[in-house]
Amino acid sequence: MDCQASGNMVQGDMSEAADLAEAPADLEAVARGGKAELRLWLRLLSTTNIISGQIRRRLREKFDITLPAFDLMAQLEREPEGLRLGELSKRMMVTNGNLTGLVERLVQEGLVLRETDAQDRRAFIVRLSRAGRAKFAAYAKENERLVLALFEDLSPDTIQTLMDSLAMLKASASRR
Amino acid sequence: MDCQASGNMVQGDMSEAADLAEAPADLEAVARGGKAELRLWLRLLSTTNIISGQIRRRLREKFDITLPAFDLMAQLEREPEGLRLGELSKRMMVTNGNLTGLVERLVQEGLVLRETDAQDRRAFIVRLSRAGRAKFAAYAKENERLVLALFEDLSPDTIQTLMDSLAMLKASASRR
DNA sequence: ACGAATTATTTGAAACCTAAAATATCTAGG
DNA sequence: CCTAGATATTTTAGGTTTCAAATAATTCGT
Repeated sequence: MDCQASGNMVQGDMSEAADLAEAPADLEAVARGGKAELRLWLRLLSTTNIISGQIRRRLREKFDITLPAFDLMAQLEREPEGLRLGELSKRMMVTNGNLTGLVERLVQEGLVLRETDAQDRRAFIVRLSRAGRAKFAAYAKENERLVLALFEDLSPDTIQTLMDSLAMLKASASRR
Repeated sequence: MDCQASGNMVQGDMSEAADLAEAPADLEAVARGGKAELRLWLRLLSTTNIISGQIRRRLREKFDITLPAFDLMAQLEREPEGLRLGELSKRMMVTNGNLTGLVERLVQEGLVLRETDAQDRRAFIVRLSRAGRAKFAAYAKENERLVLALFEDLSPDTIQTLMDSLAMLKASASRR
């Protein structure tokens, strides 16, 4: 019963970690000697967290925007007509109540519009404002630049392999 | 400037999503037509989130334990002598201040011990209590069962491929 | 139409997270 | 010794997250 650890970490500060080469010191180390699936899961998790941490940090430094806000705008960007909150929460894979505050903040900043649905008075439609659309373009450009940089060492072949294998894994995990 | 979205989602409620087959409705859909790296990143992210969401949910249902708490215990389990908070935060890849409350809760529950370091009065050493060690064994067993189930459809070959490709990606992303 | 389920969203409690500032302690240089 | 800087942790402020319960509006069976 060695080799465990599961989930939910996000890139930390790491600002003054001069001795990282000496001590790997990340979650993955916990999996030494474990079952292959466990080790793979830990590697998947730490890889994802390193990447999302870098993106989060740099988007914040450059634009002072949070990742959830960026994700929300990314969803709205491709739906000019707007989306209902429920649909948005499904797409973002977060719970419904979660969006209330996030949308509220973005409305305050003038980046998204929130209007009642004429057909269904329970529902709200949120969509990008003109300003939101303009800002998002800048965010997205930087995001793309970052992702390309982080993935730079991967050959097209490796990328394709990862796409395929992850599709399998995703299907496997979704089935249960 | 299509195809964007970046990061930080976690498996949502999804409890009453009967129509998921009809509408894929997840972040990945945003990437249609984008650069391969962007699409891969979204797939990586959604796959990780689906898996960690399932593990989180089931650990909570079965043991009422959170993922961060489980991770913390997993780190301590392999360090019988205990760890300093700073070392723990490095390994868990979370910021330092983050652990204060988490450790506090686990101490309250009697699962971990927190004692001052005799050599360095700034530091604290945390380690698993006897009860914590026992409980963690049960958590870990269930976690392993879950991961194996979620990864069930993956061939040993695919697992190895993923391990290798993710190692490359992790190295690439860590370098920047 | 009426009332019962259903659906859309909000609210509230508790936990988690970062980043930056504050506190306390240790270590070295002079 | 004593002060400057480094280190370990906590605190504070601002968000994010889940889950469960509450509110409000729609739909459907009868």
